[in-house]
Amino acid sequence: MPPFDMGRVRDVSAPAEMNPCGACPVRSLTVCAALEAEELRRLAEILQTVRYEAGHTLFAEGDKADTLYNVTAGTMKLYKLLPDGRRQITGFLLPGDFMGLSVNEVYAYSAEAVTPVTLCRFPRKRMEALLEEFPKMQRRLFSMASNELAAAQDQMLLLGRKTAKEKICSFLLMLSQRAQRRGHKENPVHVPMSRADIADYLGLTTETVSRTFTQLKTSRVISLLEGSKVQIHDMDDLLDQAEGA
Amino acid sequence: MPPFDMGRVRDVSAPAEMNPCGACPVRSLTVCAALEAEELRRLAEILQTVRYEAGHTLFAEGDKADTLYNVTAGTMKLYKLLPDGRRQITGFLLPGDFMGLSVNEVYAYSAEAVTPVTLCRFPRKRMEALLEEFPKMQRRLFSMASNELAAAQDQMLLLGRKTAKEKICSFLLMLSQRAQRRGHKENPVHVPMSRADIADYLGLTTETVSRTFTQLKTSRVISLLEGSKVQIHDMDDLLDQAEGA
DNA sequence: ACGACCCATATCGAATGGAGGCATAGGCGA
DNA sequence: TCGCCTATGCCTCCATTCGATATGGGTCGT
Repeated sequence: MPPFDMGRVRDVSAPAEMNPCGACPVRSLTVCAALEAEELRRLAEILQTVRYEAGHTLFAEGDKADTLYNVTAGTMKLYKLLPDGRRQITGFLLPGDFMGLSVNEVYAYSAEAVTPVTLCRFPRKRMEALLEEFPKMQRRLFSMASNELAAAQDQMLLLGRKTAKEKICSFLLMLSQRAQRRGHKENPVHVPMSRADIADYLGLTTETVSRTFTQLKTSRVISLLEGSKVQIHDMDDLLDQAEGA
Repeated sequence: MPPFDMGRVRDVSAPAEMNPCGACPVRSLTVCAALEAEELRRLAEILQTVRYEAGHTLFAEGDKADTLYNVTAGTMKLYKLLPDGRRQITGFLLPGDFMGLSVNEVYAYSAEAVTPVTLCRFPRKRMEALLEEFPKMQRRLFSMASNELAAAQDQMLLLGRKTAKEKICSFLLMLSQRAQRRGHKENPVHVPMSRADIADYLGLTTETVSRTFTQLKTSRVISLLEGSKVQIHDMDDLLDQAEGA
C-alpha cells in the first residue's frame, strides 16, 4: 500500500435528479439494458459512481461481498492466487461488464484496476431487492452470467489444450471482438494490460508472451503500433492460428 | 455409431399423476429445490425421464439447443474440441447438476454419458415459460449458474497455474467434496471416469495422470481400491498438496 | 464352468521438446 | 536519472511423445 492511497474513492455522481444512467454510454451492453425510464430512475437511486486509479485493488478474494460493480470506463482484472504467489487472472473487464457475483457472500477473486476506471457501485442488498422487483433485470443478469460461463469454458479449452502461439492469437482475437461489440473498430486492437498480466491470464510466463509476440511479428501476422496497439494483418489467418488449423 | 444404437432414448417416466418429482432423490440439490407441490406438478408435466448408456452422445457443440437436462443418476462429461482433435473436458456432471444453458440457442459444448445415466429432459421453450411464471426457480437457476461460474474460475487457476500433482490432488478433492454434498461418504472417492477423461479435464496426458497416481500411491497419499475407488489417507495433506503448500 | 482369446485401458521407460527460469540488455515514462 | 516493463539469449526441466508391456473385463468355444 503506497503512503498515499492513490485509489481512494472519489464520488463523482451527479445529483440524483439528473439521472446519470440516462446518458450512460454502456447502458445497452449491460444489466440496465431494456429498463424503462422509471426503472432506471430507481436504479440510479441506489448507485454511486466511483473512479479509481490504475493499480488500485477494489477488493480481495475472501472479502465480504457487499457491493456489486458495473464497469463504465477503463479495464479491470480479476484474479486468484495460490499460497506461493502464483496468479491466475480469470478475466479482464471492459466497459459494460458486471462484477461482484459471489458465493457464500464472499468474493471468489480479487479485483484490480488495470487502467483508470469508472464504475457504478451497487449495495448488494438493495440491488437484490431491485432484482426481485424487476424480473426483467434478473433475466438480463442471468443471461450475462450464461455468456460468462460460455466464455469461461472457452478459456478452459485455451488453458488446457492450446499452445503458446494459439493462446496469444486467441487473446488478440477476443480483444478485437469485444472492442467491436462495444462499437470500437476491431483493428488495430488496444491492449492496455502488461505482458505479466497477459501471461497470468493465458497460463504462460512474461518471457514466453514476449517471445511469442516477436514471433508473430516476424511471421507478419501482427505489427506492434504506438500506444499499446496491435495491428492484425489478416483476421482470418489469426483465427486459424488461434485454433491450430 | 454402432449397428445398434445403445444410447437410444428409453422413456421410463411414470404416469403424470404419480409425480416422479415427489420422490426424486436429487430434488434438494437442483433447480426444483424449494418448489411447492403445485409448482412441482407443473414442472413434472413438461419433463420426460430418459436413460442413456455409457458412451452415448446426447448432443454436440453447435447443435440447436432446444432441450435442457437435469442429471438424476450417473455421470456425464461436457467437452469442447479443437479442429485437430485436441479435447478439453469442461466439466463432469453428477446427480443434481443442470445442463443445457446456451448462448445463441446453440450448445457451446458436447455432452456424453460417462456411466449409464438418467436425466430429466425439459423442452427449452416450455421451461422458459415456467421460469417466467416461477421467479423462485429463475433465482435458483441463477444461483446455480453463479456457483458454476465460481467453479469455472477455480478450474482456470488449476489449468493455468498448477502442476500435474496439484491438479490430480485438486481433482480428487473436488470429487470428494461433491460426493459429500450429495450425502455420500467423502472417502473413499468413487472415480468413474477413465484416465483419458481425467487427462482431458486437467490439461494433461493419460500417461502423466497414470504416473502421478502411482507417485501419490508410492508417497502414501492415496491408495487405489477395487471398483475405481480411491482411498485418501489424509484429507488435510491432500488439501495442502492441491495448493502447493 | 472353464480357459483361450481379444480389445481397451492402464502403466512404465526412454527420448524429445516446448515452455520456463535466469541473467542481461534495451526502452520508455515518471 | 531512476525504476519498471519489455525483449532476448542460454540453459534447464517438467510434461509430452513414442514405444512397449501389463492388466482386466468381456466374449466365445469347448
